[in-house]
Amino acid sequence: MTEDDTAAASFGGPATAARSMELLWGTKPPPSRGRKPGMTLERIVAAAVELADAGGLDGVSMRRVADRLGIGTMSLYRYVPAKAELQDLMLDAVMGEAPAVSGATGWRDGLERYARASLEGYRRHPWLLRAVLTRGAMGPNQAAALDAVLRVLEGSDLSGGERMAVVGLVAGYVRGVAQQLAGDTRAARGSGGGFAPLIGGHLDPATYPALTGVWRDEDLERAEDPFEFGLRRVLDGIAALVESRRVAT
Amino acid sequence: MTEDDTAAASFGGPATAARSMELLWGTKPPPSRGRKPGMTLERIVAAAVELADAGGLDGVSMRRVADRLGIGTMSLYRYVPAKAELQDLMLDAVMGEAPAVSGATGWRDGLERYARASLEGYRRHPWLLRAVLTRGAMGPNQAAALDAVLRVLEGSDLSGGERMAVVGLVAGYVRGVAQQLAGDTRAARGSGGGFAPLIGGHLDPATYPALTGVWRDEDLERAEDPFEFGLRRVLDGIAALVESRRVAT
DNA sequence: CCAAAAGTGAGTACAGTGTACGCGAATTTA
DNA sequence: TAAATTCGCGTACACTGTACTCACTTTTGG
Repeated sequence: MTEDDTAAASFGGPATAARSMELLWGTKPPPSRGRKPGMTLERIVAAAVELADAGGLDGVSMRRVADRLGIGTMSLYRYVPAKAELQDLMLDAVMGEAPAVSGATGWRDGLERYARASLEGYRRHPWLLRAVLTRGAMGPNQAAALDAVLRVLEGSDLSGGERMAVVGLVAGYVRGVAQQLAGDTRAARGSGGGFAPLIGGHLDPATYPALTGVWRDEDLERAEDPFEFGLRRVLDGIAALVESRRVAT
Repeated sequence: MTEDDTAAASFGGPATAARSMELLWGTKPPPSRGRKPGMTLERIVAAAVELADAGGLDGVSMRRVADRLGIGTMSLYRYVPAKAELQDLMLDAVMGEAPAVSGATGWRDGLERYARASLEGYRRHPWLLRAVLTRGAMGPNQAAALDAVLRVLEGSDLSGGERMAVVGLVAGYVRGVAQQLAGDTRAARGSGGGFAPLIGGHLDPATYPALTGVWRDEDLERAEDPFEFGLRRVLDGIAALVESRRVAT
């Protein structure tokens, strides 16, 4: 499930993602008749987030969320149609906790702030890496963050599509770095913090000359934070684009 | 599990990832005594990959893999210590199927080939997006691919760490785009193929001015493939670095 | 005030998961 | 031929997500 139903119901089915959007955006008027709800969606989502922060995404089960709230497991389904939708809500919830790009002085500064704030978010909630991956619904908080970043680009003469691509580029870069950092549980023999996913005594210099060479190098210098280094590279590329558009106008 | 045990056994425990490395690299000599194995690791991994290609990562269960091979479920555990390790093997297996950067004429051309080949791989095996995420062990095929890309950078005067960062940057970019493409099950009202994760009638122009503005724009132009656009941006950034290093020598 | 209706909370049940344990069968060595 | 060792796998268990059902509250219409 989770990815299959978006793929299977590819042509107009109820497609769980649609229900996610209703939950994320729609505030359907509360019914006038009947018993009052004893729980709120917000509390459920908050509990799930806490659980995920503590024990990873796999630590979040419907039973555990319900137990933590002191209610029956099936009561959760009064507020959330399924677990996948709960994950969407969790994602949007943590998106709303970062101020991100508040007082940026220009597009470059703004993108830098955005990138660093995103990385910090991934560090605080490592499960975001997996949650972002599996589903693709955008909530109001995520939309607000995206809107803020786009506003930062308003000074430039980029087109709409170009701005979107630029933001996607930076966001993708940060996610990549965050994943590498998450994979590094101080990789192998405490060497490079940059890439290094667990290489022990393996790796023959004869068959992997370039790779082993890099390994030796990296031990020697360790000059700069790989995140900032790559970020500068990305922003340089964007700067080249911005420049070209400014001249071409 | 899956992510927790790498985090929990943070200090020198047996840490399932270590066993993955043994499976990926070590070809421990076959025992001379005892019954002959009726199955091979390769066949198991191949079956799991086929299953994942057909039904997504969630379609891969130990029982289903065993059924497809016509053996008992628990027999799998004679070859693979746990499902997580099987995923590592699946990942490395598909890494070995792409020629990737064969006859590149320079670092830029090489990185372009690498990026396009990677994107194609993600398209062929969408489950890679989730598999890459969860675990972090590098097998011989993945090492070979990485080595090939690094070799492409040998013409430049970049340091080892810089080369690693460059490769990580490109790889991260491609993964980001691949994820967006996967999220687009022809997102919402068939508009922009670039970002667009299901925005229906929501999204008030007053509260999200920049975002809604971009939406309108993107419908008008649709000039270029977002992947190639972003890729050029990334490579431009790298080019700037390469240039600076070449001059500084 | 009193049904009727609507909506809530949760217990039970089921199909499915990963895998620990242990036992019989097959194979090689002494 | 007997001992040693390995393989194949049946059984069992804890756990998952969630469909169904029923009793209980609360509000509304008469």
